[in-house]
Amino acid sequence: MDPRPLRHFATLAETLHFGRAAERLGMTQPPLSQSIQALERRLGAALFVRTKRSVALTPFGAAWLGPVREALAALDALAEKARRLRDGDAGRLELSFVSTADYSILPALVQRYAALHPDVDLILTEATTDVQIEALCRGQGSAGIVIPGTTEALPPRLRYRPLIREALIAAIPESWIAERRIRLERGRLSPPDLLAASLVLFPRRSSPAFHDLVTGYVEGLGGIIRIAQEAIQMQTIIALVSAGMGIALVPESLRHLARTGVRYVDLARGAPVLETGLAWRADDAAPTLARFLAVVAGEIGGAAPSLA
Amino acid sequence: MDPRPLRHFATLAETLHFGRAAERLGMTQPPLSQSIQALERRLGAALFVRTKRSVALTPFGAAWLGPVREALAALDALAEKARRLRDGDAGRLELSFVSTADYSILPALVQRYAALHPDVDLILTEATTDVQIEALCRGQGSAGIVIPGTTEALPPRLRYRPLIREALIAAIPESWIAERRIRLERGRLSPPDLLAASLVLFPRRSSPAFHDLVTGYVEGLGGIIRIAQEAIQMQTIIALVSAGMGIALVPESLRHLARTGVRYVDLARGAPVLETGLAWRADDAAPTLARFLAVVAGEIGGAAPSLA
DNA sequence: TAAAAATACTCCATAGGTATTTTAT
DNA sequence: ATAAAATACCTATGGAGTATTTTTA
Repeated sequence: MDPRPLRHFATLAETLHFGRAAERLGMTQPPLSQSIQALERRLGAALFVRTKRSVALTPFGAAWLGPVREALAALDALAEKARRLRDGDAGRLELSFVSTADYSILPALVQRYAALHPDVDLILTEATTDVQIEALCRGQGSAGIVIPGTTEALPPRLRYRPLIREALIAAIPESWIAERRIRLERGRLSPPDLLAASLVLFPRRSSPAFHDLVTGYVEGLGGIIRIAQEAIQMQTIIALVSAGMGIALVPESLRHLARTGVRYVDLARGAPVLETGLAWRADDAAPTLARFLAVVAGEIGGAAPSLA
Repeated sequence: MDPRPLRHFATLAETLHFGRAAERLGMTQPPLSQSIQALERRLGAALFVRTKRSVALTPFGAAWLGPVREALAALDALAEKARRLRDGDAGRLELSFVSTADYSILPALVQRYAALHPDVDLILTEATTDVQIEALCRGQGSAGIVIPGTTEALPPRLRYRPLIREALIAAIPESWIAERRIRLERGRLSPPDLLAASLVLFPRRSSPAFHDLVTGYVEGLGGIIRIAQEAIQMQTIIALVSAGMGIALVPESLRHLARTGVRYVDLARGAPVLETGLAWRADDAAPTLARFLAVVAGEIGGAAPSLA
């Protein structure tokens, strides 16, 4: 169905005057008459009654006008929709992230992006680094906030950009302080106390870099790793600390996660630093991703506080 | 926005092969290539990536495909919609009716019409004859089930067709029988008892024909009209009878309206006959009306039981 | 008789066709 | 060497233009 006669019909239905309708359509009257006639012939029914110097819609024409207008509006909306999709103002962005990002970079990043692109469907999924890398390589998701390995490089399909570098602090059970199992030195955790404790931490396979950072630090102090319990989400790790199962070394932004029974303290010396960054497919041409990367780079949407 | 390139795009998105897409579109490959190129140029972004003997959608193309398909579907649906509107299989029919029709002709008529035309929006409104005639003459509504005047003719703008002729019966209060104010003769109401009672009936202005039929009958028996109460809906009239306010003469189909405290009895002699029929505008070209008239005429939808 | 729609024809823009080249495996 | 897309060029359909006639208030 050619939309031109439909536009002729819709316009004539508004003016009810061939001459003025033709003018509004940017054409002359005769072809408009012919177009309407041809349309009526195709439909097998009259759309207008021409009578006594006046033009009026038939009941049939009046009933058809609504659907015709809707179809034309849908057609016209396509150009604008394309513009928005092309410019990343509409579409879909699937962002995965490690649970630690919940307390540092994620909220501000999402807020900033969503404010600039309110019509983009932003899908947020929490996942461990290994799961995210795996998914991105399979072509799933748009980008992931990960803790990259220091030794193993990322797959070549992926690009990476650092977001934030944070010192680790210790999350220790309040009860241990009350029971004098831990004596803080000027509010800091001393190496002997750390080495005496067992640890709550991520399993190595889920986040090798984080795991290695923690164990490397403890071993560097001359200690032996004793794992009290593993868990793959920060909330769970802190919950286990509050239950007195062990000490956890966590990014300092975790201080935003207050919990009864847990005290956050600095490490006494040479706290290790954890890097969190964004990974995405090098060949991903999605405009929403490009705009997200622009937001991440702080190019738009104001300053990028606390980015590396 | 010309829908032809959009169809090219949608089809190519399915086949991901210029040659086969062109074949399915009933054209040759080169103009398809050009059409897609022109479309991409207009949009300012690539819809497909042509690489290594294969064609794939870009994220932009994939995101745009949905809206394009919807718009094309809306456009394609117009032809079928027009066909249905033209043939009266879709659209709107506004049918008004006097309250007595609720108990006789209306339910079967509506059921039969709706079964044949399930997609027509059927708007039912109860109204008195005078209100219906007035509305139809103003161009409102499609048709009305009315009780036509015997003396005054319908306005020339309207057409009329009889639907049903019914004898009147009497609706009398049960209490009057218990109190011996009424003695039935072989289950019928005798003239003296009728003349002794006051009546519950329609006001003359709402339904002159019905009013005149009742009063003419009573006066023909040598009685004087005493009006206990007027009401414009049959349900109300019967409710007033049940309250012992008077006798009402009603179409025999009202027996379908059983109500405690009300007894329906035949009239002893020469019961008057009430005609109910359908009125519509002679110049109304709505296809839904034409189909409704066909149903009324019993031409389609099986036999037309109890039509005049 | 004047205003508006219909008819008759003319023209040209462009969608699509054919022939051919380029490209990548 | 072959399959597939791009390029080059051509054709003709039909949408819109101009001129004119018909209709009716």
